[in-house]
Amino acid sequence: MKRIADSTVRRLSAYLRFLEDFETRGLSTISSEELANRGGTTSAQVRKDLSFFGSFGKRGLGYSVPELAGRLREILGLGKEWRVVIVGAGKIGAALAQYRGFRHRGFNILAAYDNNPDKIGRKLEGIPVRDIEQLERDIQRDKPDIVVLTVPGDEAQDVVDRVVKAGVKAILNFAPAQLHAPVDVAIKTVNMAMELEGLSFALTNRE
Amino acid sequence: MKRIADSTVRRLSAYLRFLEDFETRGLSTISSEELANRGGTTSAQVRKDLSFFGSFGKRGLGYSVPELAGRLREILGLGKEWRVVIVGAGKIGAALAQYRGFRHRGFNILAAYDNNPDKIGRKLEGIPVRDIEQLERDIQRDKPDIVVLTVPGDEAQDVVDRVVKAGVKAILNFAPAQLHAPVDVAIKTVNMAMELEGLSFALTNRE
DNA sequence: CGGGGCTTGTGAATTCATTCACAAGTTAAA
DNA sequence: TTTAACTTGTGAATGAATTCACAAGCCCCG
Repeated sequence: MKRIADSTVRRLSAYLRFLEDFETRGLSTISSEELANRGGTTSAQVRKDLSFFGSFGKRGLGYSVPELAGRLREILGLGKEWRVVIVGAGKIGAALAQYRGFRHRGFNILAAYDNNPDKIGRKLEGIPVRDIEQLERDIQRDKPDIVVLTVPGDEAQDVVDRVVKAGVKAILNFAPAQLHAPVDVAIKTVNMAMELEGLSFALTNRE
Repeated sequence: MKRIADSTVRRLSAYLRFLEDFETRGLSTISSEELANRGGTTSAQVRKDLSFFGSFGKRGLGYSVPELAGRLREILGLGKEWRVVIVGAGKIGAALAQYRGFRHRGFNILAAYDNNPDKIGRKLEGIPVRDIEQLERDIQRDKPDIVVLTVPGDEAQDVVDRVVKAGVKAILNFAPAQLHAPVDVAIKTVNMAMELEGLSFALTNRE
C-alpha cells in the first residue's frame, strides 16, 4: 500500500467529524464541495484524499453520509477499542483523563502512572493512579496499544525507552522534547510551546 | 518577505530549544550537523531554514550558540512580552494556566474567562477568572495579543467571532472544531482527537 | 428516451519542500 | 606559508503534495 501522508490522515479525521455532524442532522448525501467548504480545503483535495482508499461516491450525486462515515472509521481504525495508559498524573494528565472525546472514539483509558507517592493509589478522574515502578509489568499484562506521555521534558525519553522495550507501538507525547524511537513505533508530539511560538512569529512577521 | 512555511517555523522553535540547552551547558559553537541530529532532521535542512533569514554561521566553524539563539528569539518574536487570555476555565484551561513554559517564553497570562458562575471571581492557578460577558470590554482595555480557546467545540466559533471583532489577531485553539476567521488572524489548532486518530491509523495500517 | 445539470475520479500540471552537491571561507597545525 | 580538515550558504535536482481540468457516470425532467 502506498504511503499515506500525515496531512491526508488529519484531513480524513476532520471529514469524519463533519460527516458525523451531518449524520445527526439526518442528511443523507454530501458532495466533496460541501465537505471541503466545511473543512477549509478544496473539493479536489477531498476527492484525492478519498481516492487513495477507493471510490466511495456516486457521480452527479455525491457521497452517502453514513456509508462514507463508516468507510472513514474503518480506514482510521476506529472500529476496535484501543487500550490507553497515561504516564504522568499531573494537570495535563488530569485534563486528558476527563476528556470525553477519548471514550467517544473508542479510546479506553486503563490507568495512569506517576512517581509521586502522594498520587499513587488515588484516582485521577476515576482512573487509578499506579506506581511508575510497575509500568513494565503492567504493560506486559494489560497490553495497552497507546501510551500518552505527560511527564516533564527531561523524563520523557527515559519513559519512551522503557515502554518501547515493553512492546508499546504508539505514543502520544505532550512533553516538550524531541523523542527518538525505532521506526515501527508511531509517535505524535503535541508541543504547546511550538504552537505559541508559531503565533508569536505570525504576529511579528506580518506583511 | 518570502512566505515562510509552517514546518520551517516549527523547526526554528526546536532549534532554539536545543541551543538553550547547549547554552546552559556552556558550549559556545555548534554545527548544523549537531543541531540536525538533535532534532531528527538533516544538516542541509537546518542551513536552508536559517538561510531564509540571513547567514549566521562561520564556514569551517559552525554557529555561535548565544548569537544564533538570540537571532532565533528575534525571528520568532520572543523579544517582547505577549499578553495572553484564556477563554474557558475548565481542566485544559487549568493545565495551561500552570504551564511554566508560557511565562518562561514571555507569554503573560492576564486572565481567564468562563460562563460558569461557580468559577467566576475565583482564581485558576493564581489567574483571575472573569465573566465571559465582559470579554469584549476587557479585550478593548487590556489589548491581549493572543487568545487561548479551551471552550467546548460547539461554542468555539462563537468566541472566535467575538474576539476577532474585538481586535484579536492570534488564537491558539484547543477546541475540536474547524474555525473560520479573516486571513489576517493567525489560528493554530491543537486537536487531540486528530492526533489519536493518526495513531489509530498508524496502528491499523502497518505494512 | 434524450438532453441538461451535477459531481466524481484521476492523470497531468503546478506549486511547494527537501535534499544534493559543491564553491568558498575558516581554522589549526606543520 | 602551505596544506588538510571542516563547515557554511546556496543554486540545482529531486521528491512530495496540491490543484487543474476534463472524461465519464448519474439523476431528473420533459
